[in-house]
Amino acid sequence: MKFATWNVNSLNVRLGHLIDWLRDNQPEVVCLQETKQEDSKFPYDVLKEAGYEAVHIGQKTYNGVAILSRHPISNIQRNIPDFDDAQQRVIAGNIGDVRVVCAYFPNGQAVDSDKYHYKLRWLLALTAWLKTQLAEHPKLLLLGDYNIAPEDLDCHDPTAWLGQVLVSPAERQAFKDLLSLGLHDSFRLFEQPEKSYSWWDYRMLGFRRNFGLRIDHILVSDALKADCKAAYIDKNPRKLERPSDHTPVILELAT
DNA sequence: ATGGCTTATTGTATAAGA
Repeated sequence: MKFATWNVNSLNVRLGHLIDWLRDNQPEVVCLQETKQEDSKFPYDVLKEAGYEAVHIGQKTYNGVAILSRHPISNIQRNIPDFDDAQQRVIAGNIGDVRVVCAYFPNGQAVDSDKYHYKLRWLLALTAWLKTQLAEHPKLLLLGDYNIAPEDLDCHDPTAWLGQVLVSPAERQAFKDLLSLGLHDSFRLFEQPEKSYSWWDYRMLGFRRNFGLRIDHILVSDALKADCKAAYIDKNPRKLERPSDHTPVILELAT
């Protein structure tokens, strides 16, 4: 089974790219972030024609997450329980015997800003909730735009980025705290090309110069680790006209 | 150089992203 995550930076603008990508890659499950639309605008019908059912939670202008699946989605959870949040960043559901959690982590703007502290609070709430989710659903995947580059090798220029948001020590510690729940960075279970990234700035020819960060991830629980067959980043959609600044990250499971 | 692009908004500039 092929699972993917992709921050589309407006599903309205990127629907064509998404439909083409689904046709060419035939994933079973795709998690989307930054749909940037209310549920009434979500293209359920177009996705149905492409062979996918979908669950979504969105809002105008910002945020918004969705799970697309070729198989039925059940036990759907929208947002983190007991965490009061106007921003629509989390959706989860069961697909087969796998719990799929799709998340758009806060950006954090700048270290020590209000948004940064919101990001750290949000990370604490997510981690606490996932601990209970893992107890309930040992086979769990956490897919999304984490807005955290976990290690220096996930950053094109660690010196220039030193201490900045997305790589700051507190954010990286929060990522490690997620791993401590019994999760694994599926991308690093396999040999990877050097300088592998999932996001490149639109400015300064970021993609052409490979000035990127690896901030989109798929974490797998202990119970699924042995089923991981392959993990990779598909840079092709980033080469299209009017691309998202993120590109899809994929995990293949044996089951 | 706190910029460079891109997106959405009851817009004609601003906010936010990363």
